[in-house]
This record gives sequence, structure tokens and C-alpha cells, in this order.
Amino acid sequence: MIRPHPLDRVILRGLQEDATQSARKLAAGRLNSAAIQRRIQKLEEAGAIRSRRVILDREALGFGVTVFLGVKLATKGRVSLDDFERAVAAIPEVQTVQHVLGVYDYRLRVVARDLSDFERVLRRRIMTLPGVGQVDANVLLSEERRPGPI
Amino acid sequence: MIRPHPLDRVILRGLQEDATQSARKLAAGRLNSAAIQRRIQKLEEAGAIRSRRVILDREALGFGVTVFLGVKLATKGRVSLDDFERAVAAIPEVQTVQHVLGVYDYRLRVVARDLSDFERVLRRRIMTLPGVGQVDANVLLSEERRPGPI
DNA sequence: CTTGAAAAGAACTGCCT
DNA sequence: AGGCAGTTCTTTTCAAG
Repeated sequence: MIRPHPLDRVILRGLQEDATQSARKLAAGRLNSAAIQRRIQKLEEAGAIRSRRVILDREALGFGVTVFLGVKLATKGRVSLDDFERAVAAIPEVQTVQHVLGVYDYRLRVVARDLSDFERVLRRRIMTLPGVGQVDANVLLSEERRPGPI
Repeated sequence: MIRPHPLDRVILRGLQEDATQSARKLAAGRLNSAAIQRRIQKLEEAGAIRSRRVILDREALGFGVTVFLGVKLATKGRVSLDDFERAVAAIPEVQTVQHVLGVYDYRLRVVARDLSDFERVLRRRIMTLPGVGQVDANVLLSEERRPGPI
């Protein structure tokens, strides 16, 4: 397990907010940019940083509807989990697949152009998935991502 | 609304997987790096790209437990929504706050070091939030993020 | 583990097609 | 809008404290 140095925590927090920040800005006078650079590299090698990605604005791109689906499977053998996951992977509108333990078996983040587009996805793609039992839905109104603990 | 050029779709898809990719790699022989560069800048100005962030490996950092909470409020006036959101914002373990319409009123992504740490957060932090009614939980087993439609 | 400098690479700009 | 070339900034590497 990685126990990040206090300086590393500052770096990780900064990169979480904006990954384009140069090492020089992250240093902010406290340290040399090369030192920060080395710390970032160490963190990446140690696996603390999983990936660097762009977050798209789906609404600006014409996908104004985001819905979270909670799925309960009707049949839960190992094969049915594999089948379900394989079939879900073929649906382009599904942005995230989470295998969970609790009220649901799977949670899906689904994006669509509008509600009627979402209905199409739900009827043709989701409800026809192998092994699907009950499906609950929540429509996203607003979302705030926060740094979380480090 | 932004209607991205086919080339832009390729670029956005690439940047979603790995935002460190240089324009040269994204071009991949098809185009000049400067052309890609300009397209990326246009996309950023148009608001297609919301932000660039690092995704941390919480497990590697000692936060092995991720739980999704579905929260139903007991009282749902405008004031209680504001109160709830303000109070939630003060909990460092809460990584995401989603205001939703459907089965729940709010969905929270909560990270903790282990299950007993999570119990502490749940009892001391979540259940004491103003206006909280019923709380459902799902423990994350595995997660797959996919590109989604563009 | 930090510094400072030098080398390599990527991003941005103007001009041309 | 794509290509080319020059400038600037960032990352990377390395010797040294």
C-alpha cells in the first residue's frame, strides 16, 4: 500500500482538479519543478495514478440525458454474470458498468440524447440483456465531483 | 450544440482513454500534428472538453472500500436540499454527489479505508445529515469505464 | 532527496496551399 | 481546413550538492 508523502498529497489533489497543470505551477515556489516531476513519476510507477483522462461535456455534445440504472439479475450463476457483462459491453450508450453487492447486482451509467432516445435504449438494449430482472432508474439532475480523501 | 466532425470523434475518443497522448500520436500519420492541435483547441473552446483529470487508484492508496449510497430525504423543501448539499460537501470521504430524480433523491460515492472505517463514516457522518430518510447501499466489487457515445 | 542546466519533446503561431 | 516551419514552453535526463 502506498503511503503518500504530504507533498505527494498536495500534488495528487492538484492533479485531480486539473491534470494540465505543469510541474512548475504545482511546485508554486516551494520546490524545484524537477523535484515535483520526479514525485509525479514515482506516483505513476507505484500505481497511485491510474490514468489521465479528459472529462467530456455530454450535454454540450448533445447527450442531455444521463440515467443511472440499478439492475437485479434474475439468474446469478457465474455464467450469467459473464453473459451479462459481455452483452452490456456491446451497448455504446453505457458509460460505466459497476458490479456491486447490495441492493443491486449491477449499476449502469447510461447517456442518451433525450428521454425518447433513452426509452429506445432501455427497451431495445437494456431490458433485453441476458438474465435481467428488476431495473430501477434515477435521472441525473446535477453532479458534483469532489477531491475525496488522500 | 456541438456536432463534432468525424475526426473530432476520433480525437475525443483517444483523449478519453489517455489524455497524455501527444497530438502527433493522435494524428497517427493521417494528419499533421498542428491540425490535430487546432481541433483540440476548438473543442476546448466550444466546451466539449470539460476538464482534464487524473484518476487515482484508491485501492492502492489504502482506500479499499467504495460504497454507493442511495439517499431518500425525509423532508424535501428547497431549504432542505440546500442544507443537505452543504452538509454533504463537508464530508471528505464523499467523492461524488449526484442530485437525481427517481428512486432516490441523492446518490453518493463514498470511499473508506475498510468496512469498519466505512461504518464510522456511515454512522457519524451520513446518518446524521440534515433531512436524511432512507439510505440504501451497494458495495463496489469492480468497475469498468467505457468511452460512451460521441 | 533536491538543485540547476542542458537536451528532447510537445504545444502554439503565422503563413502558405 | 490541412501542411510547413519557427518560437516558446514543458518534460526529461543527468551531474552534483
